[in-house]
Amino acid sequence: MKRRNTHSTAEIFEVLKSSGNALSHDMIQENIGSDIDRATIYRVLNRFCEDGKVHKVIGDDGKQYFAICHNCSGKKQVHSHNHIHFRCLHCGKVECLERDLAVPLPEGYVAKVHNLVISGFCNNCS
Amino acid sequence: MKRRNTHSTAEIFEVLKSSGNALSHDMIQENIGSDIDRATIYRVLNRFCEDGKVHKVIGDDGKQYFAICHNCSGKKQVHSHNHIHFRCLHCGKVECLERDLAVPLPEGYVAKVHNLVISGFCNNCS
DNA sequence: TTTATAATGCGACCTTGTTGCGATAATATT
DNA sequence: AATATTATCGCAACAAGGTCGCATTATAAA
Repeated sequence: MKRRNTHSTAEIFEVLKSSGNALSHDMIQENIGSDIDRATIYRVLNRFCEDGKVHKVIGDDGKQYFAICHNCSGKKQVHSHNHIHFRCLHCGKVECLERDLAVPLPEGYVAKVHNLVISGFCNNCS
Repeated sequence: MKRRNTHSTAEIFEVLKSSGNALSHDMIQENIGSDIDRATIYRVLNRFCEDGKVHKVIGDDGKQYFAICHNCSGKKQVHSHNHIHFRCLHCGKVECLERDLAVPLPEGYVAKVHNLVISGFCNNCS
């Protein structure tokens, strides 16, 4: 399963990169010049996740957001991105707060995935 | 909009209470004796949330979980339950970890909703 | 007991995300 | 450069989770 460089792949990655935030599928589709199928976008994003180029968060709106975070690059297959995400209820922006959070769990508990989202109003919208 | 005591209301609250955990719609439907419509269950749960009897978390599976937590009772209209939730990837249990978490946000950011979920394996399943 | 109106059940609907499959195109091979 | 291989794409269909409109039922007050 060797990956191929395709038009879609490059363009989606570019959108994520230049945005700097976590984007949902529809945000990506808006910010993209060409017309890429919804299924393709999801497949590309999931491939990025598998390759550790991107990580995924589920917002409190139930949607998937994908981001290239600084911690991602270099660390392959780290599914546990234990930093907080902030989603603005006004402008919709979802960003990674670069602050790792050590959460102490009770005895016998093993953490695999961190999904930490705080919503509210960002500095531009408050 | 005065609330009424109905069969569904009582039964759903009882299920939540005796479970002690956060339950999704389908978990509630399973644990309930009588047959209550899906839409009704959601409506009851959302009413509970409005009344501050229950709080809602979105899991990293994208599903809504509802729980009566100890912090809830008494504090009406507290939408910001800033404690962590743990979802077991094996048994599916979702529980409130009774440990409030103070998350420092950057300047100008205002938190409204905390949706903090860690998944992994609980003490019974690890 | 009658009345006003919350709450219910049913069905239809929406959104988000996934999957199967034939067509297309990126890479490897000759 | 031409061909073969197969990853990726686009389309359509599907599935799950959740919401909404509306006629009906049932709670609680008069």
